[in-house]
Amino acid sequence: MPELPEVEVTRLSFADRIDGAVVTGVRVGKPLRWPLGIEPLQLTGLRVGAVTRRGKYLWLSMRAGEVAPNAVLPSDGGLLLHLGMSGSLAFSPQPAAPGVHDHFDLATDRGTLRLTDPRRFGAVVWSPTLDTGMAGKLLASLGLEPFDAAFDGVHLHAALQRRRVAIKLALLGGDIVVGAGNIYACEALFTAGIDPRTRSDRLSRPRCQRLAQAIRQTLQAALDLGGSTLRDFRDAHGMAGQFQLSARVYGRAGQSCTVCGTPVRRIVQAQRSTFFCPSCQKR
DNA sequence: CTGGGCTCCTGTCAGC
DNA sequence: TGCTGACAGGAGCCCA
Repeated sequence: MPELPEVEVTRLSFADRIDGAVVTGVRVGKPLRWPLGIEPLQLTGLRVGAVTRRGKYLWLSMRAGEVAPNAVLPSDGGLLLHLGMSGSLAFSPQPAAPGVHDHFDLATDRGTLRLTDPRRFGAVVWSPTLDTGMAGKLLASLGLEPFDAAFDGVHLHAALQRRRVAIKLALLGGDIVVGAGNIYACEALFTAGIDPRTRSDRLSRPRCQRLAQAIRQTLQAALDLGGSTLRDFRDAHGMAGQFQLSARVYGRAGQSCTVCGTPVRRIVQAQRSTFFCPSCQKR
């Protein structure tokens, strides 16, 4: 499910409401991708601060301090969350009884943040800071944020020159630019008119300029539509996204290209589906 | 160092 | 209706 737009839409849907809340309890379900990295009881009494995003990760900063000076607390830190393929977060004042796919509850005095994740590729991990511990390790190799001013055609071109994988895979890797997963990589390459099989080091500077622009444009359009809901994505209010309705190639194999009418093709790259228009997108 | 392939896990859907 | 295989929004890890 969740690429940058879904993660950001999720963040915006609960960040304000949880900011300042005090943790009253934690429930863990089945194991997620990595262990929590802290005794759940130790989170009780911490105060939740800002919720930020890096790539497809969310960071819930948490502070000890004035709230429960006598409790057994770790030093300040936070929870790094990842939604994996099938995860979603809900924040509700009166949560229902946990279902079979609800694997993490952070109960606070303002409501409960719940991770639902059938496939359990998601993660919730304690880390002292974003730069150290498990978070530091996981975020270390991430590329630029697509909306960072430093991410432009020049930067993209330089980075792609150092690689020789297919451009689609270079985008999915996340070490050049973060946030575009399978849907948005396909859509951005369509918008930029680039064949997803093109070797990354064969793209000219102007085409990289167009691609950088297309990535931002695609992600922004998805943000504006609340992300994509193919099956189970919901924001923390339970709202579905709408971008999938305006996808031009993703999931449209065999259907006519909206620009030229040529049937959209599906191929497999690195065991993942790629959709593209063989006429509009060139090597 | 780079690139390719495998893996984690569960649910859904198409085809027989 | 029931079974089987393909496929699904991610990304770390191992190997050549």
